[in-house]
Amino acid sequence: MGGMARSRKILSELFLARGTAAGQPRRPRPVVDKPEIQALWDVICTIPRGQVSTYGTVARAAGLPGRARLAGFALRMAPEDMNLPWHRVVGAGGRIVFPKSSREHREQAKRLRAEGVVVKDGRVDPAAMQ
DNA sequence: GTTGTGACATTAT
DNA sequence: CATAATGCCACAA
Repeated sequence: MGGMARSRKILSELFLARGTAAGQPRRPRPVVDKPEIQALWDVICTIPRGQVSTYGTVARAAGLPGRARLAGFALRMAPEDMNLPWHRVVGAGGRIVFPKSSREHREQAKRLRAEGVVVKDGRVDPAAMQ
């Protein structure tokens, strides 16, 4: 099973049961049902090991040009169990967006280095960014 | 309804 | 290099 199909399967297991039951009051649609979020997650799934992409690039690849913030939102909303390669998404110019001393920043740098990406001073080597 | 915030980007200064 | 202005828009309050 490919990454995309796997993510969809996991998502359906996690969220489909959460949908509005018949006769129940309307509630906001889970983000997983929103095609934009799905598209973003799918794109992120395809970023290969040892490579990074940016929020803006991910958004464009998902057919959502100019919506980098939504890529960040999609990552924030992604369930842990989905195991998205979140660390492969960085800000414009290869900058790790988390505050320098934050746990997330250290974790992202650690994960990237673990797959061979050079990270120096909160920036990934441009060579890793297509 | 409005406002503020945010895992952002781009362009201009 | 930095900072500001602008676009973007989902969400919470």
